[in-house]
Amino acid sequence: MRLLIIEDEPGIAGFLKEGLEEEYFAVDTASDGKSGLDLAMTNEYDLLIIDWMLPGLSGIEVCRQVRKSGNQVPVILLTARDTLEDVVFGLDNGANDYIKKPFEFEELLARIRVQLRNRNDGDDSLKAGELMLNPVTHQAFCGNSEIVLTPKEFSLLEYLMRNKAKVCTRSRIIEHVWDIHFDSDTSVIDVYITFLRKKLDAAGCCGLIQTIRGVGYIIREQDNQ
Amino acid sequence: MRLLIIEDEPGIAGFLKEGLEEEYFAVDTASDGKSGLDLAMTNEYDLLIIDWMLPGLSGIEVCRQVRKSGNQVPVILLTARDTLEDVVFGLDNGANDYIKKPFEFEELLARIRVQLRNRNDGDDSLKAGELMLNPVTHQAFCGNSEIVLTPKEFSLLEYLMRNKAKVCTRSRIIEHVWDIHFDSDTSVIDVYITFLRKKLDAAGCCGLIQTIRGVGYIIREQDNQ
DNA sequence: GCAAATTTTAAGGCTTCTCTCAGCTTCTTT
DNA sequence: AAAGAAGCTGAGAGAAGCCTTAAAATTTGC
Repeated sequence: MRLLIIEDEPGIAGFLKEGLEEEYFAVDTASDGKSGLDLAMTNEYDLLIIDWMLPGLSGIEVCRQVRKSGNQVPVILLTARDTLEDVVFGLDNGANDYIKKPFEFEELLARIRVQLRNRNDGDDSLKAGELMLNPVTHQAFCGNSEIVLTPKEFSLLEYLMRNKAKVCTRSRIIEHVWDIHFDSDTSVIDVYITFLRKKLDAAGCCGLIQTIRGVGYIIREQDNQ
Repeated sequence: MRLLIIEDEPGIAGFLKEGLEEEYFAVDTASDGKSGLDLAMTNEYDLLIIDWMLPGLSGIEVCRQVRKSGNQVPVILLTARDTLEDVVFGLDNGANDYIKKPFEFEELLARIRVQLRNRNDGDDSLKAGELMLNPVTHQAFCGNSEIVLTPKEFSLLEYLMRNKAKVCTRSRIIEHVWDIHFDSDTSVIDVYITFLRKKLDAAGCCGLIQTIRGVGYIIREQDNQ
């Protein structure tokens, strides 16, 4: 999952980046409104974390511009201001959530999870057939037996699961899971798909990841009932 | 927009109901967990507002049950508790947002608006008679049975479907689907039309692709009803 | 600092897809 | 009715894309 942090205080930005990367997010950062907006407009993120007070373009303005372009990416606003008008103003200008500094990292994480799960079922865990992923504990299960995955394997599977029933193109996968923004003729994806399939098959979740030739991969619930 | 408020304190419940009705919401109320859950399960709401502390079933428990049933309706949790664990616990158990008592009505309104605006169930699938094409998942269906198509087959069919009821000339097809911009006396199109017809027929979608001799092809809804 | 685990690269093999070609059928015109 | 034009279809060569494996590079943990 790929996040963008727009925050001018290097301390906070660094702290967030580090913490979120430990949680296996792919994190980009920007230190002012303009460059942040640029990044947000030219790349595809799964979530934006934007500080209200930014040099140049304000966080609200960034948020508004992003929305104006039709982009529905979830936005969490980070702020020291907490008067009623501020909260309402922020939410009405496109933010999905609002968190007041100083905040605890755990709470931010929980709120990020909420925003990311909205696309899916409404339960934190991701399910497809027998397979179940728990993004909080970074565990995968097939039925009751745990499947041990490496971090990259988990990230890839998580991305596929969060986009269950949608095609994940190779370029999106390489962007969201590997955070690579340029063309490259690597075959890491193939290799990791092989890894995953091997482990899933061994655990009993067969045929879950399907290839769409020339496009990418997709996870589809088996339609046998 | 139809809301359900589950709140045991009559004062707060009444205040909310009144205020929200002034905002043109249709509001139902329940004063305990069990009856609230009943209502939520048997009716279709656009949003639930649930107090954490309820007699009988707790708000969290109601929230969890609703989710367990597969219902993705947005939930805002109303609470006096505000320790870190509580927030995280609430969000992780299915709530979409969390608002601390005492709150200002304006803020609640703003948060409701956020939850309600997040829904774009854009079903952009293409249909013609029995045939249904989903460009997002790269799947084609005839009724309920899937038709497996190769990338080129899919592209061609997609192009025809997007121009449903319009004639697609050979030169346009070769431009849009094959990206060939010069005259060429290839017969790929014929071949692929054959492929498609074969697969569509096998699946039960007969006669959908019609030939316009000397011009091209067209997909027409069958006019038998 | 070393060993183990993880990630990445590279290459060969294999499957599947694409497109040409040639013969055939259908349609149109005279 | 015949001849030419346009479209249909099956087979097969070549190409593209994907899978797999092994080994190199990097990171992590002790």
